[in-house]
Amino acid sequence: MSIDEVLRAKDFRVTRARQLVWKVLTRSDTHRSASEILDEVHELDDSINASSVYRALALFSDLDLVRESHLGELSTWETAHEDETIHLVCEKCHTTIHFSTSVVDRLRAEVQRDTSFTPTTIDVQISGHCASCSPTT
Amino acid sequence: MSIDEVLRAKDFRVTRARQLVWKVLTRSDTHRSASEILDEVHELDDSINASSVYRALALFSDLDLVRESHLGELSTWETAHEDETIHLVCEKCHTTIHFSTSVVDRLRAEVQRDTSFTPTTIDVQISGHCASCSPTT
DNA sequence: GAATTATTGCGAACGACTTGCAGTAGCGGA
DNA sequence: TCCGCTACTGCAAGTCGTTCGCAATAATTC
Repeated sequence: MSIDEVLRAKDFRVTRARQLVWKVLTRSDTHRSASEILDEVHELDDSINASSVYRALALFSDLDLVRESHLGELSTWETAHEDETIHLVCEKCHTTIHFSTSVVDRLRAEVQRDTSFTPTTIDVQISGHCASCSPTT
Repeated sequence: MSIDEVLRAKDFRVTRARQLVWKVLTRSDTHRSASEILDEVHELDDSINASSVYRALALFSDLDLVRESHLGELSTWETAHEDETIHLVCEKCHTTIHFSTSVVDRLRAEVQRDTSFTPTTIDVQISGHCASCSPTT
């Protein structure tokens, strides 16, 4: 189902701003801050206003089409994914690598077993150095 | 070693702003945003300026006395602790429970084994419901 | 193609944080 | 105990990312 169809199905209008924001979000699966998304949208059409980009992101987030993370100094956005995909963020170049692991499930089970807390979402961020920013180089 | 001694040992001056910020940070082990810390400092002495609070937090962070997390919408601060202590944040009452687990070590090992990424710090936040905010009540 | 109204663009406002600078107050030496 | 040096503070202005109100615009319905 295309973004146009999703929007129409929910009685939202299909607009250029929303289409372009979606295009930028889906053309790669990396995290991007709102201003990076804005820059990429402007490369495609610089008549799109910043507020429209923010509003499109907020709408997509309401519709659970994107996930907003507060893992760095800024919020970052990406298309929705499961908890089991966690983030490896390079401290030097800020590249974010996705990493899938069953450890998150184990962690959820452990919390449920050992505490009276009921987890819903689990966010993990690992900071460190990616291969090309290794501290030895 | 008191905060006064730590500061003096590193050739920083012992000032009222730094003492009060430290007092607030250490009097409970919950996460607090900078503005919550500011409010609590102001309860003790409202002549302390906001910039001094920010500067104190930045200094403590440089000295590794506090840990800054970017896991929520705002940065939060708390006294330094190990990666193995993770955070259970209630979605209703925002209480933060600390939970120790070896799962984090396992995660670190897994990343090191399976990727070319070198982790330094691992932050985990679990959102959900605490016992007194259980959805069934 | 016209009417309806959701959405946009604009500019102003906001909140969190930072900065430059002049004045203040820790601290070390006399 | 006072003095001088300068790290630190308070203030006010500035920055940055984001939000808001509102009039204009354009996506949809008929």
